[in-house]
Amino acid sequence: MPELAEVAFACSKWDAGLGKKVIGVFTHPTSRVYRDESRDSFVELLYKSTLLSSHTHGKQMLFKFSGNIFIGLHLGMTGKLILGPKNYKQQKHDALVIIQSQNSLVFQDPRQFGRIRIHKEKNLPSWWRNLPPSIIGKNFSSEILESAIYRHKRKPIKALLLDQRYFPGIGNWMADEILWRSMLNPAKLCGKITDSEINKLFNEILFVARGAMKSIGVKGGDPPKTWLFHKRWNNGNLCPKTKTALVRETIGGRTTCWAPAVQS
DNA sequence: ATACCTGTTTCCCG
DNA sequence: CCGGGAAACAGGTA
Repeated sequence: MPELAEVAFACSKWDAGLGKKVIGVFTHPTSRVYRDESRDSFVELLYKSTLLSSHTHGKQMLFKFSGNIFIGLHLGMTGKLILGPKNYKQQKHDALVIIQSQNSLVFQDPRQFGRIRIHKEKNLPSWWRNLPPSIIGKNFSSEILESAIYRHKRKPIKALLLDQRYFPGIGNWMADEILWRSMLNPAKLCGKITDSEINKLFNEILFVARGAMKSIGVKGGDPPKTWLFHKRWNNGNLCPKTKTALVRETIGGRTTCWAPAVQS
């Protein structure tokens, strides 16, 4: 599930725990989401602390607890945040369960591609401080897109859009949505992209990112019904705008859905 | 059974 | 050193 707006919506699921004290912590004994951390530090640091605020940046989440404690969380491919009851019953793939008097805050991740970190210090952790400009923030600019394109002339544009150093939050379906709206062939090498195409691409990045936040980010669920999103998951569908054939093939290492008749 | 998967990191090559 | 691509990570689902 988790790209920009889905991450924002997932993050909001723990909102019920804001201002509430932690009365119990469970950490999965083997899950790979703890590859950077000791499980014990989660129990030691979180117990009796209070969840103060939550934030997202692209696909990254930050939860701030009392006592200068920060949790960083990434959902990977199959991670989920769940709001459970106070007597929530542990599931097989629960990586972290934070129990509060009214609710349980659950991070579940069967494939364990997600990641969780913890940090106790006055200032924000460096893994949060050093994130690139958000694609829905003031500091994102066409210069960022342009310089990325100039730097990676031999890379397909689809692969570039997935690079979180430049476009934090864009994932596989958003990249396809953006390229479809930009009428660009996903396999086109960055070196072949013209200035006017860059301009169009920049505007469509903003359109898709903001449109996703307005729909999915707020309500959960799916983006507007006119989007490519709804046609991309299986073979044989038609382009929502032109009714030409959609194809699905691997480009930039990922399954890509596009309309060859209108994307060049 | 077999293939596929909304993500990232690591390793290898040029 | 850098850029680019494939493999690996692991389990659920069709």
